[in-house]
Amino acid sequence: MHMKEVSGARCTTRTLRDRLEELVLTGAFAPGARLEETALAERFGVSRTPVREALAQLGEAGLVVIRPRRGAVVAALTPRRLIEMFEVMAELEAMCARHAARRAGGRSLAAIRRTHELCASAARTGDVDAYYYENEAFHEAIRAASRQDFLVEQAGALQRRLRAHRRHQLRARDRIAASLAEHDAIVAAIEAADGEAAAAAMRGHVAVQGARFADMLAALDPDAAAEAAVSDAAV
Amino acid sequence: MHMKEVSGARCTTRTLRDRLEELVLTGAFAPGARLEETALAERFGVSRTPVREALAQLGEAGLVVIRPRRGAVVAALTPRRLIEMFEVMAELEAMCARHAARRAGGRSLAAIRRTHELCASAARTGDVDAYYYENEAFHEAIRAASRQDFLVEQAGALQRRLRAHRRHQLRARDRIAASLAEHDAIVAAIEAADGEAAAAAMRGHVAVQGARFADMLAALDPDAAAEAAVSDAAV
DNA sequence: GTCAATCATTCTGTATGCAGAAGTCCAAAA
DNA sequence: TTTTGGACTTCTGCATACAGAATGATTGAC
Repeated sequence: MHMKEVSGARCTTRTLRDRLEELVLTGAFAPGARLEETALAERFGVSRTPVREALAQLGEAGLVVIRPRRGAVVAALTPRRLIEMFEVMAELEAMCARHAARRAGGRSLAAIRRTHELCASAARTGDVDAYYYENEAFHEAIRAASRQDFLVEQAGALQRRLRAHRRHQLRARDRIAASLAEHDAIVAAIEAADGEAAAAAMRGHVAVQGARFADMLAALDPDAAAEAAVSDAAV
Repeated sequence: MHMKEVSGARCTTRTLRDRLEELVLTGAFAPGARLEETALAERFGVSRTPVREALAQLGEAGLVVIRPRRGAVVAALTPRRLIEMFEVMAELEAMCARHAARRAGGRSLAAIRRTHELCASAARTGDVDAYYYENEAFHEAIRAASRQDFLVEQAGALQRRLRAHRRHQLRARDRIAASLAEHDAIVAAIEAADGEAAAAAMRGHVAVQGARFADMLAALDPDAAAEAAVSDAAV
């Protein structure tokens, strides 16, 4: 039985949604764990109504699976599914980069260059956490530069779901240096207004994260990695 | 004041969500129209609780906009946003086609060919509605053949949001014949296992729908079309 | 006559209660 | 010992009630 949360401010549906999202994404709630409304309501000091609403929203976002009359459980991301998500993410971000290259104005370009510089600084000092945040800002800047509202929303939603996993693979050896070099190529293509080059560079940049992730799984869990590898060979 | 819905079976959250989705997508609820919980609860003979839940889900799906303390309104799709949505859809379906070309097995290929034949039949008889449905089945078959569960889900969700608008543009002159020819190219590329060709063909096929839509808007509403045209020129 | 402030109405957000369904556990029989 | 049946517990899903906020109208002042 969990203790009632004493820290944290007033809990309403919106904040509750964010808190739960954080707990799921950080892995505080393990995949497959049951999320009981009563327990959560007790823990956060609210009634079941806002808990239900928050869970429903997380369900729509795909973080939890809600089966009618059978409760909510944290969505179990299979390695294969995660790789598929990275693949879609790569394509969405490639679209953003393509549009950014074709349409980025002075302000947008400046924002991209600035975040890129911050990434470089973090890379020089070897600060993984700092690089993680600046990397997020860099991608965000490119997405914003695309000026495609709907695309930005879609990419942002998927980004939030992958955030926790992106962080992990940054810790791989030499990954930060490689990432920064890829950022360089992306920025160059955008500055050259070469949409296709920017898209290709971005696609590769994100896709390699999925590949890295598969490698990591291979080191941790041969079975899961084997199942994931099937994804490229099946039928 | 609306009459209470007498038709239709038992209304639970799930069915209510589908009913409301249908009403929004078909335009029965005009964009910008307020969706009052009490009125909907009365109309469908349920309490406000399931109505709230259904609206929240539609909000996550993007069909309605929920502003805290200010109620829910049907999302107003600007022409520009709709075109952006078609653009993303084109990319997602292109991904599906690429994977389908590389991985489609005998069963999947047979399903694609069969739905393609049904499209051809509908085109010969000039039955727009029939072509609409068979066209949906054709795209669905290709998505399924990609064997990418997450991608299929994402594409499916977007497809539902665009469904009503896809139907309209089929009525344009000669559009069905052109559509069928494009289907031919897509099928040929998939059968040849040429992923890039399949992706390119599919991307063009879907993208032209967005373009057609812009044309239609130009005929109906010069202002809106002008705003939409800006989307390709802006900074 | 116009603008602003206040009040009333309405609607949202949350709490609680109840009925029905699903899961679980135990016991009895094969 | 294993399997199946049933009862019990628990949890979900919906209905209803209440408090707070937002919107609109009305009235008063300038």
